[in-house]
Amino acid sequence: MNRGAPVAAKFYARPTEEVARGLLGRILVSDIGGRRRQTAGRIVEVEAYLGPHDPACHAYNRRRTARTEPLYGPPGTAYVYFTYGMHWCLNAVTETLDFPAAVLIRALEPIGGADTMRRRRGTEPLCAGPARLCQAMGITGAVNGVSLQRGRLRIVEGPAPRKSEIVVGPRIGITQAADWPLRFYLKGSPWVSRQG
DNA sequence: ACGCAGATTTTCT
DNA sequence: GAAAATCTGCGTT
Repeated sequence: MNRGAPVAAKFYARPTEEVARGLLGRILVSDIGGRRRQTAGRIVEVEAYLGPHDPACHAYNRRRTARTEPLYGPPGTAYVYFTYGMHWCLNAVTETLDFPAAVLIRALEPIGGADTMRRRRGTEPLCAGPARLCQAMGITGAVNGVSLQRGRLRIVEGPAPRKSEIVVGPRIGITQAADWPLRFYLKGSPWVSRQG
């Protein structure tokens, strides 16, 4: 495992649940705002959004609009959407070109640039929650649709957790398919958005 | 520790 | 016009 190297495009071109589990332990790096303001965090919590047949997915029933367009792009693309009038959330697009599925990044363990994160956030916690981590890392619609393999926003190799450390539960904050067990997080991590 | 309401705007009905 | 893959601050237990 080549630590610090970008996660290969091939990694994302797999079933979304596998990608979700596989992203745990890997590192999200942001150079948004300049390299001297680099921020980085280890992914500790994710959710899978399975595509056209997942009622909670933005592309349910193959809905294709300006907003959902990046979901139909190549695997390894960033899908950044705006919600509740003030929040950005980051996904990694999965599967194949034209299949609209993705993994929502929900929480990070900060491992670099915590000072920058604190300045952007203004309060704790820094990266426990999908909108919090976007604010901490400077992620907005400006990076919607970019590749996560290179450039200002990327996911690189990191220490993989053991399978026994991964907890599965229902996704948070949705009303459709609310009982589908598609949330994955690291057992006992103090950095997740919530336990249970 | 927990629960609730308000913020704020895009997106689709 | 309503809902939304959320967060915060303030209230009460």
